[in-house]
Amino acid sequence: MSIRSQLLKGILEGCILSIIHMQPTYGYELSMKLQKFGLSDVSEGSIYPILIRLQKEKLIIGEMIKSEAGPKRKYYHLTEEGKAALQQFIANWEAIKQPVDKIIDKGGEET
Amino acid sequence: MSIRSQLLKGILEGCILSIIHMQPTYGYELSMKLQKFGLSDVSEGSIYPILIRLQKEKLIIGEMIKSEAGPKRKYYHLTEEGKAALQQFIANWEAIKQPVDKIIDKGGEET
DNA sequence: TAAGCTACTTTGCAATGCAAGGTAGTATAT
DNA sequence: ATATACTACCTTGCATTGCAAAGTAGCTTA
Repeated sequence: MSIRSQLLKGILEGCILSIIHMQPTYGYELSMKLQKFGLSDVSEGSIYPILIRLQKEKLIIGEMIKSEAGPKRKYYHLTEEGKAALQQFIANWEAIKQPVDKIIDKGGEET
Repeated sequence: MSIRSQLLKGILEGCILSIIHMQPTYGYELSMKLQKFGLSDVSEGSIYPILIRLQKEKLIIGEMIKSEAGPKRKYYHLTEEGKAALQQFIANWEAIKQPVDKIIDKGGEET
């Protein structure tokens, strides 16, 4: 397990909600979008379980749609609950980011 | 378990390294410093296990020192390995923060 | 003597990312 | 036709980590 994995805990879920909020997205596409954004080592083994969980929690809804080229795709979109959860995630993220930045700014100087 | 807990995973360890890097610190003091920085709900049950782990990994060294008032305190300071680990953490943190900010900036707009 | 603070420690649980492996449809090349 | 590669989905089991809860013990003050 990579060091980064631990940092991603709790973050991935919010990122996935956010990407789906931009536009309905299917799992495989998600992994490529995350890569483009710079979260390069996120595998499908991380993504699909999260999608299933989010759907159980009724934050997203998935629909199988035929693809013109290739296997069928399960497009997900946010529910109203999902939108609320996304806003909550963003608030939590900001509430963590600021203290952490302050802490590493003071303690992380090179010696 | 609070929602924030998940976001803290992997982050707390780096923050603790960073605070100890500013100045040798003991466990109880750490919990108060984290509070002041804004990580308010971090309990001792989170901190001491991390300190023990960091010492096992030889990133920090603890020394019991008599207190003028109250029980003895175990002051921790960073090893060279610990300083390297801190720099590594900061790099990982930056590498996560930027993509996440980009993602929630685009997907997190209110509707 | 009691109460309250300081300070450290341990146990066991819950949540989550991920490696690894699997299934199957489609497209392209040989 | 057959093989290869890509698309796309799903599942199992593990390792890590934060934390609630509970405990131990010294010091200070009333």
